[in-house]
Amino acid sequence: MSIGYACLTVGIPNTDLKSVTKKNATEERLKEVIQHNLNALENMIDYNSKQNIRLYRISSDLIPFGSSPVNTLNWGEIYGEDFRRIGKKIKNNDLRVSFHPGQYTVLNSPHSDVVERAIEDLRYHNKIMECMEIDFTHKIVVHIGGVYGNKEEAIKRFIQTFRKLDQPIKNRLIIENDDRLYTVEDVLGIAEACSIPVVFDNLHHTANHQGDPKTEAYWIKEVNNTWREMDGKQKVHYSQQASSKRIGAHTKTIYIGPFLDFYRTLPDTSIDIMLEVKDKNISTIKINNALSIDKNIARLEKEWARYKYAVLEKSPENYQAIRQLLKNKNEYPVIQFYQLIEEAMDTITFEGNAVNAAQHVWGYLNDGAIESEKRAFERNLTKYRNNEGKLRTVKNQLLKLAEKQAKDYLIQSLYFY
DNA sequence: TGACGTCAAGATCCG
DNA sequence: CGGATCTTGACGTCA
Repeated sequence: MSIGYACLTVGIPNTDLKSVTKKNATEERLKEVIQHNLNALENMIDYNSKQNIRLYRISSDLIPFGSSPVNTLNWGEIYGEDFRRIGKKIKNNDLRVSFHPGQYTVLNSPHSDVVERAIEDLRYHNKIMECMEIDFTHKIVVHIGGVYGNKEEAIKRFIQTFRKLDQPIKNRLIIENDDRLYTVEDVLGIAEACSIPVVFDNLHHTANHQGDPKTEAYWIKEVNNTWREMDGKQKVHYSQQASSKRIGAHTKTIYIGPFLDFYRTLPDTSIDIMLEVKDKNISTIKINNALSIDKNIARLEKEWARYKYAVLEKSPENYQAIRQLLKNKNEYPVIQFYQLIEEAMDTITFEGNAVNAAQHVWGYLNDGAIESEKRAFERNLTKYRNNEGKLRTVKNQLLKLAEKQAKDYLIQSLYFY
């Protein structure tokens, strides 16, 4: 089984993607941004390999206007070497990547121009994978599209359009249930007509199952039949409902308890699970640690180094509790560890705790700071205390100083994000 | 016409 | 002038 995340990393240097607006999309600017983004992608691939994160969704924004006439560059050739090098890393490290064009790529629209653009968009995504020379286990996930007042006709149009697609795209395309229009049952029917795999999304299913009483595990087993040898392992999307938010809104982090409850119901635990969550790689590492066969506490200590100041800011009590928890080096208390972190992060910030944590971090930077930086820190902190300034300002200054003083230990800290 | 989702660019404000 | 904060962009469908 592989656990993965989508598009962006949290807290990893040099992995940000740039974009260009239409009116500034000159060849020169596009070239700069594409080169920058490929570099960022390569850094993310390197990071994933190193962290043993084997599943990753590449952002559709990799090439700005990649499927639009606005971008006239022959980017496949210009950056051919970069693509092949990244592709090699993906293959050599046994990573599985995917794409997920958004809600604006609609194959079943009654408007032919919309469909044409959607097909161009699939060609764009497929072209990147071909440039990387990676096989058909690396997938492109789409939703079915709109209903337009007649679902039966809309489904027919999807199937007809699918039949016209280029063969390599047919080999990569997989389809997912959505949260409003197409249930997993609808998608299964379409998948059978097209002979392509289905991605089950648990939260979409919760939002859109029209009274269907069957369990998530049932549907995961059911859609497993759509995955053939050439498609690779079955893949599902997993996220959790944010309490007190709109149905379908997902949580900031994957809570370890509910995830393990879900995991235990799986008919086959060798499938790939894409986490759809705000904190991205953070949750992925959490789940990998929860499922790891290697139950060495060093894994948790490494995590603690990144979390500790963020926890200290929210809850000194949980900070102390985690320190106690990690004392016995023969244990692997992964669940309690993350639950204490989750509980702390869900606490509202108390000013005194935040000031304490900021001063704690400052303790590592004080000696290397010049007078004006010291004064700036005191000023920012006093302002925050008097409700005249934001905690964000204090943290941004601390991060800047950590970077200036090359305190890698601090730069990696989740305290800043 | 706004909401949906997403996140960086662009614009503007502040000291 | 730099940094912080806000608004816009880019896409299609639905209510």
